[in-house]
Amino acid sequence: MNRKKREGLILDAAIRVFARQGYPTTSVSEIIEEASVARGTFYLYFKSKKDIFNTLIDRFFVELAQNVAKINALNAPRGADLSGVFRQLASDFITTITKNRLLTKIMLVDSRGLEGEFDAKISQFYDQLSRIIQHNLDLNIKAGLFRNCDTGVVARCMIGSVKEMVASWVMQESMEIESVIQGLIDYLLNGLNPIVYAATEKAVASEEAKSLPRLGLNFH
Amino acid sequence: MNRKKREGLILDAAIRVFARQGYPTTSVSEIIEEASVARGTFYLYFKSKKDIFNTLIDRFFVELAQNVAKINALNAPRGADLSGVFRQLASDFITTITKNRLLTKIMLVDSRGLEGEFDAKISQFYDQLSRIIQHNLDLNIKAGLFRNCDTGVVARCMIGSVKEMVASWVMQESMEIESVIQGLIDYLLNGLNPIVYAATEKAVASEEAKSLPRLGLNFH
Amino acid sequence: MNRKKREGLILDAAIRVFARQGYPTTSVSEIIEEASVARGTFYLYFKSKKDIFNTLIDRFFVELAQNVAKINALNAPRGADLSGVFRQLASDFITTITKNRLLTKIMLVDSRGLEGEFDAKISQFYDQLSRIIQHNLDLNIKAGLFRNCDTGVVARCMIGSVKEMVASWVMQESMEIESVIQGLIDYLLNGLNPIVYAATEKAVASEEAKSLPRLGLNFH
Amino acid sequence: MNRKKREGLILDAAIRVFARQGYPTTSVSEIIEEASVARGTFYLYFKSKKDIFNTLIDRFFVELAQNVAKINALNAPRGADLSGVFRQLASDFITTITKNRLLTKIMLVDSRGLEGEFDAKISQFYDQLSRIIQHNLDLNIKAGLFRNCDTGVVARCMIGSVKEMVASWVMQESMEIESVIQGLIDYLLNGLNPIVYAATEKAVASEEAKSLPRLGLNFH
DNA sequence: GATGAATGAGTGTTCATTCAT
DNA sequence: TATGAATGAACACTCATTCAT
Repeated sequence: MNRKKREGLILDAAIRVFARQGYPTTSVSEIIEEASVARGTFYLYFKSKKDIFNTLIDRFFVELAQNVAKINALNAPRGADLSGVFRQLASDFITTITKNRLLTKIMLVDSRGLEGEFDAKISQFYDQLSRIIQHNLDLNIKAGLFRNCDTGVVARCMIGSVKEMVASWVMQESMEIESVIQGLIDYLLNGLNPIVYAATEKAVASEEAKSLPRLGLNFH
Repeated sequence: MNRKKREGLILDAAIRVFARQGYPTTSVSEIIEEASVARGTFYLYFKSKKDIFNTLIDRFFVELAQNVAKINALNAPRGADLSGVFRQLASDFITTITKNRLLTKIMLVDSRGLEGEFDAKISQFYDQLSRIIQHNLDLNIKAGLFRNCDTGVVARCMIGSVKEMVASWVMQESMEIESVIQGLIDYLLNGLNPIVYAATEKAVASEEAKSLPRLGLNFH
Repeated sequence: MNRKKREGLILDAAIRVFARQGYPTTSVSEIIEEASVARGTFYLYFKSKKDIFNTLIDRFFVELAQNVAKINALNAPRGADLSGVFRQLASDFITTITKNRLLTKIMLVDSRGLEGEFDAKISQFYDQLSRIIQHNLDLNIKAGLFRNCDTGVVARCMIGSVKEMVASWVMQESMEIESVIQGLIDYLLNGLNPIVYAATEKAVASEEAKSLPRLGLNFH
Repeated sequence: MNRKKREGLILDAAIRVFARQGYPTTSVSEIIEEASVARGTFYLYFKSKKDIFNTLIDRFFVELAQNVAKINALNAPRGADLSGVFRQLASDFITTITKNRLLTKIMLVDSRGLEGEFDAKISQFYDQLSRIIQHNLDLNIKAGLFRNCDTGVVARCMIGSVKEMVASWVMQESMEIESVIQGLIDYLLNGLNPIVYAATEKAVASEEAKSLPRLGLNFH
């Protein structure tokens, strides 16, 4: 078995154990047992328990970073119909976290209150994500696609909402994720207040609502 | 120094250390050093490390429970102008978490991935909170105050949004909390989509927006 | 409440707890709770946990010493019929340990393996007892009442036998102690081998056996 | 150094310390210091302080069990001359406890008043031993080899006598054990009372006594 | 490269004893 | 005298990490 393969084997075992028990209550013993490697072997590939957890975080962020990059890409085509792009975005995002369900759980559940080292890394990620979203919101507001709002706050709220929903999903396997995402996006866009449309627009809007594609977004 | 006072002293010290480092990485040694009491003294007041953390959680929940109770009370006066009540609600909530800034941080940051015991307690709290909010949303939708939406999802989103904002606030002391709350409420109610009002209503609405009181809500 | 009375109260409480749990696993907390006195009060009367246990041992030995003294007194009337004296001796002994059942249990059960301090005291007591018994055996052998034997060994055996029986009795309340003592004394005197009497003596002996008084001894 | 060897090294160290101080007052620190191994090493071989003590007890019982098994085997050849068997029995027993002098001390000295777990094990052993001896006595009485007696009591007395002698021996190294055993067996069989033999038998008996082999028994 | 026995600093907790009130 | 809050040394046990094989 070559080096890379064995490292992946240990990493996967670590993911399983961390997801099961959380970082602080997971011991190196449990990881090496799950991975069926010797104690010393573990330290051949990772220089500490912290190290393997950091590697995990990095892996997850590399995956997510691609989704984030796509959000960023939204800046470009202003005035255009963004609905397809958004739909793809959500779809990619779900694919990413579905593929990394256990990692996702670890990130959301163990993401804080660990040693400061991890905290910083994770905070940094969310800050970056927040800034990207905020920038996007600003652009879209300027373009008249979104109404004016405190984009700093809204970006954080969106992250919070998504986190909470993903956390629910990740804890209870049975959740019907697609419909939830749909509800979530509807809410993010429209809020709670009843929308008062001008007579003609109203009909169009309700029509549009019905044809709203799975995982898609309803943009005017 | 009397019994109650010293217990409070140790509790406060524990809050500081837990807020700084999180539950799992905090040792009893650090708490007693922060509190300047002897090892034995700690165990005179709390029967274990778990116990003092549970005491912390309970304290926080007792405070929060009052705010939650008020949310519940909103059911009663349907059709009435709720804006004053909401304003008070937010104000009380801010007062509570401001008074308990470190505790709040602990709850948000250490809330998951601890020993199952705590997890259960905290999950239970959020579930209860979620159900109350959802029930409220349902009532208000029936009353025509809110538009129809997936209230299960929206309740979780609201909690997620609030959590995220509070987390931001709690991590960086400098945040201007009241304006943030204002932005948050505006977003929760109105979402991102630009609202298209009928000609006459539009003027009224923008007028209203200007006079929107601090921490108040904009109800039609 | 006067000094002596309170001391007795604490001592009695200690006896109960020690008998229940043994010396090493009994904490001062348990004693003061049983005695319903404050922590400080305990140390007003006894300077340590060791001290109260030593006091207990001493008390027990003072009581037993009287029985031992009586054994010693047996030296005097040589040639005389000792059966009445022996009977009284056994009776007194039983009375003593019955009155001090809990203390007896402590002495037999906790008697060894404690801190060396106690060990020495208890060993000393048994050594003394052993020497007294041995001396008596020697005298009685010289007087022709007992057959010749290794009195050092026999003295120890007698102590061992009595200990074992008392231990049985003290652990299980239900034992029929008097018949047991009878069996014990019969064995101590006659051993296992079938006794081959001269024809005439045989009849006498079996006659005697039948009339053997409760707790009494069968001496020729 | 291989695994088994080091385990034995720690066990031996533990035996020395337990024999010196008794179980409750012996700390793991003392054992590891005596064994010159690190704290963690101890727990590599034994999962707790209780565990190593239990291992000790079990080891001792396995050795003793063989002796006990031989007692049991005595049932078979009834009516036969048992003296050789008994002699071997005593010899084996002495060999066993001589080889395990410190263990023997621990068993006799720490045998009661420990945590219930050990108590149960040890009580069970003595109960079993007692039952075996009693059963043997009953058989031998039926066979006319022993005189009639309260075998329940006598079995316990024999155990008590042996315990006491072994305790004496184990505490003071200088004891001449073989002659002691001889005296003990003589006493167990013949008691204190002078045996009155018929004229002819008397001579035979005294003759036999002279030729009594070391550790042997005098059977008719 | 792979192993797993060995390590020891660290943990949470107990409890005999002291001492200010 | 009587109290009980305070103490801190000691305990049994864990576990991330090292290193000789």
